[in-house]
Amino acid sequence: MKIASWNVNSIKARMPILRGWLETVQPDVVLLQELKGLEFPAEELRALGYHSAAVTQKSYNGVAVLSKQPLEVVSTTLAGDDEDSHARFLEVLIEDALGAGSGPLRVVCLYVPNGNPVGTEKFEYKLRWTDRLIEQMRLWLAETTPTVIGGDMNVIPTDMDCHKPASWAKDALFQPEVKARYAQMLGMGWMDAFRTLHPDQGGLFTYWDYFRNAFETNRGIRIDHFLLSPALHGRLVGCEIDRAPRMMEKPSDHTPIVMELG
DNA sequence: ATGTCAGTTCCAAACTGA
Repeated sequence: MKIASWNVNSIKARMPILRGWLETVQPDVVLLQELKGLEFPAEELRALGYHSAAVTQKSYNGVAVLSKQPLEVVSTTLAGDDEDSHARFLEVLIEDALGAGSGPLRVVCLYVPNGNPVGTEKFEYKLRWTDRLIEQMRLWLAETTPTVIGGDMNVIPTDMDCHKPASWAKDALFQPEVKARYAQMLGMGWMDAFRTLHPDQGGLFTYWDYFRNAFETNRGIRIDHFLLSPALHGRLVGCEIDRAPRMMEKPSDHTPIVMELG
């Protein structure tokens, strides 16, 4: 089965590209981030063959999961802070996603806070949010349900994941505290699907600034990730970044990452 | 500081967020 993740930077603005991409690529499951509005085109996506669940808010954030098979929403909020109202988290179950009799697959769609600028409340929120996520990831590992976590994690894991480390040194996505938390997730047993299959290939990114011809000159960063629980490590068949949607008219600043599980 | 795009708002130039 094919599962993709894409920060669309407004579902409304990206629907023309998303529609064509779904028809061409035909992923079984799609995780979307940065919907940027209360409206969600569930009926239009249903007509394209996808069930969906979405968590939206006005103007900002917003996450959704699309699935060719029916999905069951488990949670629309990340545990650990009742005051947190951002639409950044969606946990669903998809029955038999890995084939008949395979049981439920847990799919978690994330839009981790950006955290810029460093030294502000926004950065503190990013760290606290990530710590809450790590606690939840610990609980998932203690259960038997195989789990895929995917989304815009807003972390550049290593120097290899950006065109030029020096130019990201002051950015929230590249701070030691942020990279350490991502490394902690890997240390707990979560597998970075893309990096596992491409262990020493630099220059492979999922995001490029809109300005200064960043895409054309490949000055980008790898911040959209898939993490696999141990039960799924042996099922990882492929994981690629699809640059095609970033080359189209009116693109998102992110492009999809597509993973194959067997 | 700059660059660009999307959403929002005293409806349209200026803001916020990324």
